[in-house]
Amino acid sequence: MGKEVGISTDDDRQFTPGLIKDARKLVDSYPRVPITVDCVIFGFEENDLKILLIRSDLEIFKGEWSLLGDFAADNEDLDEAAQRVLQQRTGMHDVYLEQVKIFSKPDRHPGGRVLTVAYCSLLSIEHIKLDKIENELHWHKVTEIKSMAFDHKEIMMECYRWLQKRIQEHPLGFNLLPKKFSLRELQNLYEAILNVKLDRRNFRKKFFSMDLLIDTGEMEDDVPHRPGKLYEFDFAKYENTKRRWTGIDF
Amino acid sequence: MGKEVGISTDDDRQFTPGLIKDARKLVDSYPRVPITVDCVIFGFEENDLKILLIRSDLEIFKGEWSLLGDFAADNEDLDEAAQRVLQQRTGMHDVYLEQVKIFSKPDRHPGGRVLTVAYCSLLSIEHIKLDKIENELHWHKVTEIKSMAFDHKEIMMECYRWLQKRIQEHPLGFNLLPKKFSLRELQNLYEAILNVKLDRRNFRKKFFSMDLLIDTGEMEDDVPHRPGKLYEFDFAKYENTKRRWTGIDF
DNA sequence: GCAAAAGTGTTATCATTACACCCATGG
DNA sequence: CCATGGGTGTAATGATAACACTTTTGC
Repeated sequence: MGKEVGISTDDDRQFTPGLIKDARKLVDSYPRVPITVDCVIFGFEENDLKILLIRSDLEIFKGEWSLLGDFAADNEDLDEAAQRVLQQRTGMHDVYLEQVKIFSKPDRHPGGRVLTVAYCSLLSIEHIKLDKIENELHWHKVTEIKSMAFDHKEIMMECYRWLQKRIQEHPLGFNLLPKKFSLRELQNLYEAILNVKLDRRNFRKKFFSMDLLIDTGEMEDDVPHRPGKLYEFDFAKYENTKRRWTGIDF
Repeated sequence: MGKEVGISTDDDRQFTPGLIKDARKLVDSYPRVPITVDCVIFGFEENDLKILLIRSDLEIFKGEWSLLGDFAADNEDLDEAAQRVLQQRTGMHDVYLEQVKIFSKPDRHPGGRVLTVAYCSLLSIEHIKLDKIENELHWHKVTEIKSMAFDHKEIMMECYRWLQKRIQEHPLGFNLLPKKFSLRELQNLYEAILNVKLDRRNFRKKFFSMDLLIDTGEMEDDVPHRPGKLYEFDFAKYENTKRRWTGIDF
């Protein structure tokens, strides 16, 4: 390879056979498309996984629910666009947010070709005041959503599957819970998201053996049974100890 | 929720307060950006993970290597655009291809804002005739690539990490090998991609216990040592038996 | 016959599963 | 005192990791 590099670089310097000088002109010749971001915002409340939706404001989707989205502004990074949408709708910033997938079917939008990038966000419902009650913004149980505007049902399902997988590999769940939570709440969260029943003792053993839960010394309050301890997740310790995994499994 | 739906739908039907009738007009008001696809095409040859690159044809990146990309044509689904790029450059179609991530930093392209969607592709090098030797199209060892045009190094590394993770969870590796392969080749592949040494006996045990390798009855040929058996991967059986995994691990 | 890699089993350790009783609280 | 869920341990099973010698081929 070294040899090829040498030769061709020397040749090119003399003749620059077909090199393009004006990058801007090149880019100007590309077709352009509108691009939006859509946020799938998950929350957890009363043992149900929920998602934040508004009514679509398109006549053609009248009555249908829609993800929170907006087009990307000029020169706006898409991650920032997604953060902006979240901020505008929920007042939250610095929220857990991750890019999931771009959806590009040419006919996915009735107004013409629009690409959209799906972002997944997790937030603790109780911390949020939905001060903007525009378009009936509110939480819906994931399991009860029947149809949505555009291809938003498909986008939501893709993000839901993404969440199911991610939560088993990374400590995302804590973003959905209050800062202090009981082990029962944590288990309910996993059971709701994964749609399985888990053994309570094994679940506790698993989490305690990770040694990433900090006992706050506080207890649950206002529960009609023996109160449980409240824990915090030790994000700092997790960052320092996360391990490299090599195991073939399929 | 049922109640709210009923009320607001009724109201809307009467007044349609702010509903947008002309979706096309709405979309026309969105800003538009050029969008490209870039293919990170992995191959495996002589125990090295390789990637297919060309010379950048931009003056500003003279001498630098570039991923294979092209802008998305009007009304072209991005998955199809990526397939098209692959087809045009390698002559292959129906190749393993998966969307990885969209890159959207406003300054990632010197000619102005261009978004790009990274696609990861895996193919068996020996099956390919690179009939188009334009722009010095050829294979490079992943470990030896120092710098690239645009943000392509970052894109490549993102796809490499993606591959390292995916190959442990899904039988992607077989796309990088010839149809018939020895267990040693398979292990070399895993070792090259994951950058680890694996125990030969445990590796064999693991794969045999999956019971997804078909003994072809054939043997290696032209090797300067005892020849190994050749196997095929049983894709059909895999599709029928892949299992649902529930294990919390982070 | 020598070099090089193929092929092959056992043991120890660790993680996962299944499972049942007493305890603390609110009502 | 009753209902509800909190809190706890053990035994069986299955997966993973470590480790060495014999066999087959080309040269």
